[in-house]
Amino acid sequence: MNKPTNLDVCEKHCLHLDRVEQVRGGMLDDRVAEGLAEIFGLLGDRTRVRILHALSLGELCVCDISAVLGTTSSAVSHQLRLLRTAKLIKSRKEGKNVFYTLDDEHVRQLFAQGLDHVLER
Amino acid sequence: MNKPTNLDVCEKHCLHLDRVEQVRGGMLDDRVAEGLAEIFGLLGDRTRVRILHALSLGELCVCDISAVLGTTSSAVSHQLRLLRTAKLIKSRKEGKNVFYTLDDEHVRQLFAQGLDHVLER
DNA sequence: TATTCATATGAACATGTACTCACTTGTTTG
DNA sequence: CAAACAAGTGAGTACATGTTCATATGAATA
Repeated sequence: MNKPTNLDVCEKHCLHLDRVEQVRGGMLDDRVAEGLAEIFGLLGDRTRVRILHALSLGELCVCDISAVLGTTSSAVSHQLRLLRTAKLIKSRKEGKNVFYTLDDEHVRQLFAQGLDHVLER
Repeated sequence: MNKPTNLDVCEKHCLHLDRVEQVRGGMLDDRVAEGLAEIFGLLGDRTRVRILHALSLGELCVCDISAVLGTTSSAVSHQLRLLRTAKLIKSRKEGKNVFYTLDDEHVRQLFAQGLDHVLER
């Protein structure tokens, strides 16, 4: 039936219907696209980038991280929660302190690749 | 002199002063951290992820992209501008149409690595 | 030339988000 | 037990950002 999908745009005038069909077939699953955006979004913040990089240099407690970054431990704690929820970091409790480490080899690689991009331009 | 930097937090009670010093020495340059956050932030949006993935499958004009995504060409155009400014994509004009392609091998790799992460979890 | 169309863009609006502040929790230590 | 402290959290706020809408621009076509 070719029931019109939600394409009020360029439905009749679009140039490459064949190409569009082909690309549409190869498109990412919506959940995957969402997941990608999520992980990249988490890396897309200056504070979180610095936290992750600091942790890539070694295990640190919240207090240490905030000292390294020069921000409040509250702000750091909020960001750590996001990273922890996304399983990018993991925590270890020791007395009053909670120590964080990277929990994802992918992230380390993404980080390295991102650095490549930034440094080579 | 050890002039106190802007550390109102944990200045006295922080556990691992040695570790903090060490990590602080290895920290990223601020511009680099900013650049990293910028590139990742650009990838951290569902619409842009889908645009980039569509372009990874082949050259497309604005109209085609909006058809594939099912969004307005205006919204797409706005996002394309961001990606173009960041040199992640490049454009080629042909008559009334403007065709876009990926302009960065790094991005292709980042994308693949991000996919790994999302799919393997 | 007038019209149609693809693309771009600015303003307005709505939503998301990162920080601060106040407070709580749980642990150590005096 | 009480005080001190590290860490977590909810509310509020300021700012960033993605979309829509209206419009502009520039090219093809009637």
